[in-house]
Amino acid sequence: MSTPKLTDVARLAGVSPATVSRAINQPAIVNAKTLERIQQAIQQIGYETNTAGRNLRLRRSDALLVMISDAPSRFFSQILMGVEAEASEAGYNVLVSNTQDNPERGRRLYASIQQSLADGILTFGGHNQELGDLIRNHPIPIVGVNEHLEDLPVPVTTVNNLDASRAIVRHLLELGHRKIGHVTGTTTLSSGRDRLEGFLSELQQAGLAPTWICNKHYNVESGREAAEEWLHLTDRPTAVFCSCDETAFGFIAALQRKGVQVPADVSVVGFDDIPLADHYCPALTTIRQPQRELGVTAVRMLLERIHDVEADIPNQRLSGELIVRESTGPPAN
Amino acid sequence: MSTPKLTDVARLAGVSPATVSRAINQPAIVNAKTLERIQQAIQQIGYETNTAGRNLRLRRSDALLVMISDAPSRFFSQILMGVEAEASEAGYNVLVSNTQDNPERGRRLYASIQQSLADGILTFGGHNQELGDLIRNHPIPIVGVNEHLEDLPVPVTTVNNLDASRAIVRHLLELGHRKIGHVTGTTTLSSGRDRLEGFLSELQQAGLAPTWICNKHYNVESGREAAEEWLHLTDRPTAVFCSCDETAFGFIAALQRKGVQVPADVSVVGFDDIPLADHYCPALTTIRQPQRELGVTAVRMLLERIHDVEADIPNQRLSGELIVRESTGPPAN
DNA sequence: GAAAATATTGAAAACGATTGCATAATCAGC
DNA sequence: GCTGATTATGCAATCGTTTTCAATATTTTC
Repeated sequence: MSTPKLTDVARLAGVSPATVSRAINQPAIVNAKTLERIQQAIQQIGYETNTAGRNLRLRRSDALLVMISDAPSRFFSQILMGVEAEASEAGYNVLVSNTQDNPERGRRLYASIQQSLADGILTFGGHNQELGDLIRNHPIPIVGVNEHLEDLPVPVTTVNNLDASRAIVRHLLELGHRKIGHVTGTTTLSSGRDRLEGFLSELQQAGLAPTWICNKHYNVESGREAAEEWLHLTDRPTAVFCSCDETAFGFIAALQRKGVQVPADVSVVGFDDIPLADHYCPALTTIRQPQRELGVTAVRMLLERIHDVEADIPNQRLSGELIVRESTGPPAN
Repeated sequence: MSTPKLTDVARLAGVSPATVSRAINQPAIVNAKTLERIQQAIQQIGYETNTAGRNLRLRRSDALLVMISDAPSRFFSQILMGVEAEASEAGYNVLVSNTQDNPERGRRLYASIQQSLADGILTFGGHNQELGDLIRNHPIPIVGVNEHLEDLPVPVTTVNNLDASRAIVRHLLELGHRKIGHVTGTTTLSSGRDRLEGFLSELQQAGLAPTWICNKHYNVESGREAAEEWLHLTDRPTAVFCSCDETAFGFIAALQRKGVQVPADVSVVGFDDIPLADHYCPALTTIRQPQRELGVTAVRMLLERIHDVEADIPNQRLSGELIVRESTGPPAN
């Protein structure tokens, strides 16, 4: 005997399948007596509703699709855990798809929704052209995480990169630094631009100009490359804001290898607060991102949109927290 | 007009739905002439087969479930990318579920398969009791990644932890070390035990006893704690094998903070080769794990099992590679 | 040219649930 | 005890495919 189905429960309880279905989905409208009989029958044969059948009928999937276009390393896993937790809480499954290099990404996305493979989409990282065309033509439930999606009508959740960068600069100013540099993240991404902008605006407000801007990406190699440049500068900044922790580590390590001390010779700040930040030598001053919360928030926004495709869902900016550790100190002089 | 279905294609092409279905799934058995007509009709109205309907009928889902019981940070994302790539290549979707603390994990797992929510399961990390009972009773397609699942009849794919650990010890011996210590990983996991065993057996083969064994877990904090202990040892090992890169970083950083130099005062080896390993100061000597390949291999094994539940699938041991960098050197004297 | 074999197709029954509509049962009010 | 309003239930259609079985059309063989 294979897995029991609705009909089996119905037969056992002596009612119609329709009643069993109602007993499960809207217990209130079925007679208390029969309800009990049905529940016993369900217990007895160990019935569980078959999702495939239900989804076909209801034309939905109970699944959210997570699209990764980012390199997956950064916070991906931690945010994903937030996503998974919140989604499963709401009875949704999480599908993961990396379509980074896939030219027909948009088409496949749309198909996922059309075929009720997923009820909504969470897109991590940057945006690409096809996605834009897709969304403009079909109002599918979609929410962005970490990065703004240009002029697309897609709500996003991010950390407040602007404020966080300003806080970093303020911290460095308070320490007495006047010559401050910035190793940017990927500036084709909104986070990279926002961090840069926050950096510039806070400096400007203090009546200062940036001493050094080094255009890089979110990874360790960028830090090493930036260190090379820094070493060759004639007018070196006494403090450098690296756009992510990995970059900061790469930067610091490359400097240390040349005998430059952090923070004695130069102060360094990161961004993200990855687990290692607190256990580096020197421990890294950085911005703590609420990674798990980002995932949770994204799912909430998406569910809201699934529930009402026309709803006006505002962007959510979560705030980061400046964590001061050992990698920053007063300038040498 | 909503999304076109099989019937619409049939009507347009002037054939029965059955024929259209055959044209799609077994084009060989349908007349060339009608086949062409049907394909044109499909093109014309832009038909795509509805997965929900097909899956209900076929009782499968075209999805693999990835279970994470591990803390997700370690290699998770990179392996996941391998999984995703290989699965999507084979036309499968990837579902992610973190049931770490869920007591009814086993039940839910089984339900996933029963309801054809997933055709097979990939389980990352350790094993738990319910899973064992489940598998013994029902032959569901399941493959383990990274860790052996005790005496369960579940094929697993892992790196060859034993050989890798031996290689590390050999490297240290060749450098002239005789007093060697080990900071273990989580020894309730097979990887932790295997690394320890490899360490011990290679030392023994050289006629040596371990100078120090420090029982810890796979994380940064363990490294810091181990460093505390090391500092208080009367007879300090001149080389320490930390069971993962994070631990090694925590260890090194904590020592550096006390003025202990690596590798001048003590050599340190890690395991994993995370991206930062090459950009630390000192750059870390470690074992490179084929993370992506682990994911790919796991999927292949799982698909094989899905195809034939009774198939005898041997465990796959991928080999790690010793990467010698700056954190190891000859002993102080 | 007829019989037998083969190649194509269609009708209809699954797969497992949900739900609009209609009917039967219950109950309140007089 | 009768009418009308409620409350519970059942019937049957539907979601979109696939597949068995039977029927028809086309060849092949003698």
